[in-house]
Amino acid sequence: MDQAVARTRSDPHAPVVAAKRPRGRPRKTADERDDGNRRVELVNAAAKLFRQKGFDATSTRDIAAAVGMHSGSPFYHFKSKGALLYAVMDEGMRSAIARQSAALQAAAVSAPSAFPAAALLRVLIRNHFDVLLGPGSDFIPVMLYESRSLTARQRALLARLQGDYEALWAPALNALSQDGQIKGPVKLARLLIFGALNWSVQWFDASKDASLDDLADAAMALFVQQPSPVRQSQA
Amino acid sequence: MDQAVARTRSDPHAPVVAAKRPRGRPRKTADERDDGNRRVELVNAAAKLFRQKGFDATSTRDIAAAVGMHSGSPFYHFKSKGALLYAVMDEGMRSAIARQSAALQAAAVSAPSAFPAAALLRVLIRNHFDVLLGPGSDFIPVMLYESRSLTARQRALLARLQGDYEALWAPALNALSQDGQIKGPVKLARLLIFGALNWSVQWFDASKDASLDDLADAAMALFVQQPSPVRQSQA
DNA sequence: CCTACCGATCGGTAGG
DNA sequence: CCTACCGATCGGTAGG
Repeated sequence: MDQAVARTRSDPHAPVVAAKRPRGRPRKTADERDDGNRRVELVNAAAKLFRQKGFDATSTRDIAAAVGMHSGSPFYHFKSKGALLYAVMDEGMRSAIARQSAALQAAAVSAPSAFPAAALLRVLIRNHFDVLLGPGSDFIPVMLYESRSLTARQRALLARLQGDYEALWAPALNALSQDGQIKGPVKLARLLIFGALNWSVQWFDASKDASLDDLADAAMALFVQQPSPVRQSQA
Repeated sequence: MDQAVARTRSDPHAPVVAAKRPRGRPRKTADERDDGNRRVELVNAAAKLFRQKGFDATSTRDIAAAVGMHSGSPFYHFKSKGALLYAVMDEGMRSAIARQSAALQAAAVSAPSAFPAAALLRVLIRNHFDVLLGPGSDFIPVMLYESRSLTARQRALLARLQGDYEALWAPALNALSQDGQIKGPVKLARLLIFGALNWSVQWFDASKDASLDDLADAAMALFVQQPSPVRQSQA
């Protein structure tokens, strides 16, 4: 495949062995090959398998096979199985943050006044379900359910991204809390709400009746109380 | 497998009966064989370790060491590591059901009229947090987060217990839904609420400020709307 | 329940 | 990225 194309590329550091193109390729060289693609393929395959079977139950051989490599080859791209796990989670978090940021920005730009806090929260929740349950959504579930296998440093790095993600929710949640539309301590409310959403990974069945929009509606109805018109004018 | 069940009840199919304590039963005087105790110790140790490190990352040697046995000995009591996992979950579910049933019964008997649906739900939620986060609460978290490692049959057996557990919640949830105190489709509301509660396993820190009562209060505030006095009299 | 042990698998590496 | 391989570990078993 494109592997063959890559092989034809001349490498300045290549040994002068001449001969033909045997199995022994030149060692890792200047990084200008299609390295990135194979790497991405590995991360995608790992995400899928980690989600399906769990980190511990997935062997590096499984991952290699999923992308058509042999057993030792993933270690050419990642120095350890744990590095692969981290890559999955890091990719998942960055993607989720980018997605939510874009959605919020679009809402704020298009019609700021038409987006009160409840509408913003609905956007966040709807996108969150998409990130969790939509097509190609293996990264965040892995992140949520396999973090036990991370090192302390990896966990700390990801905690920062998680903080960034949560920060996107703060304005909407705080506003709704102050309006009395979300009851109880905001901090606990946030944790409970995230739990309710994240748990959907365990039970949601795309082939069933409920759509992601239905889920978002149900969540909004459950967590956010309609503003009482009386009190609203009073404030 | 169902061997675990068979042991706890008297089951005509119990395969273990025929193979009575066979081989070199040594040292201790014949009275010392508190078979049941060692079994229970194993299940407890397994629950703790499965929760801490996960099922796959826990070796049967870890479990044996935790109760002072040697590596092969757990297999005298359980025919496989998977049977041990099932025993943990089965024990956890039966205990949780018994606990909730007793609490509900006590409430209904002591002062039925003082326990409207909201008060019942509060009891259920409070006990649920206790089962999840209280002292000795390793069984249900294992059940919630390690069910991927079960066989299909084990999963089916546990699903029945889970159904029994959920059934305890139905009266309260349905009543509140009909009263308009819980919004949205009941079925989705139930799943979201369970998720919110179950997720607490991931973040709750007993050494922190919030108590289990605080959690229960926060959950009630978030999910259950106060009945509007106006509408109440109208109905 | 211990002793002794086995086959399978796994993460990872050397070297081309 | 493949070939060939290794040390460690694991679930499980035979037999007393």
